[in-house]
Amino acid sequence: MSDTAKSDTAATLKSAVQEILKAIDQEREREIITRRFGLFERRETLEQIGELLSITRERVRQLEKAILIRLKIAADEGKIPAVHEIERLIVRDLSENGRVGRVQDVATRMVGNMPTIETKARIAFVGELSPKLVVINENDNYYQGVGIAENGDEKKIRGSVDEIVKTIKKHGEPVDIETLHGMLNYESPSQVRALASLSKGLASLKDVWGLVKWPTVNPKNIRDKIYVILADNGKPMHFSEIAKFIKDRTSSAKRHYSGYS
DNA sequence: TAAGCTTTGACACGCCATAA
DNA sequence: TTATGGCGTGTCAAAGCTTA
Repeated sequence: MSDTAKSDTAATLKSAVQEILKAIDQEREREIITRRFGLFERRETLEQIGELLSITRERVRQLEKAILIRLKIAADEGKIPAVHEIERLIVRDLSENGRVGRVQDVATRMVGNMPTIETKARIAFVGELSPKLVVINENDNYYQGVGIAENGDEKKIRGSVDEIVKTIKKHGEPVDIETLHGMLNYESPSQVRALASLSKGLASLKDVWGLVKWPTVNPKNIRDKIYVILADNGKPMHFSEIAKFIKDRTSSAKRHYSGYS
């Protein structure tokens, strides 16, 4: 997708969300949805919105639930064309990229690098309303994601992600996506990649996947990075050797620069 | 008086700081 | 690293209030 097209998509997304909000009659209810999802500014808690509207957080929750049910029904009946317009864009993207994905990744593909928080919120919002989509809510273990509903609900997707994590753990070392696909039962490597990308417990380097705590796929310090570079050049070195290498170079540098002080 | 609106109180869960 | 407690947040069931 060209930069111009991506910029158009961002604008389309914004105006579609404005159209959807027009389907809500009461100003108070629009305020709740806008603020809860963070559609035009940062997300707010039930408590914060309740304070603003002078009602309890529980009442905000009840209203939010009721509004979403009404919007979902209206969208399902085809009364909110804007939902379907964005739904088509998201479904097309997911169909080409493993049928599920992190909202961050979907947004990046749709509107370009560094999508705004609002853009991601708008994608998740449409995902909530669309009968063809399912939203995976973020928590400790999973990133916020969106998937094609016919492939399974949120619970099933979380189960698939868990299965991939378990498989990698059992394997005991980083594994490339093709091999990982061969160890599992999914239609394509891209689907395995898409599911794996939802896990906060996994990381990848050049499409080799492993646990986030494994430095070979998630190098955190200079020692890890040197290891990865050497391994990449066919010169694997033990961590203890790298530590000695860094120590020697540091002492040598200190001796060298002490002459200038 | 029934239906819809709103509050209340209790509970669960996750996050974070702190101590051991 | 693990256990603990406080806090913020979301959820539920039940009850009170308002309105037509």
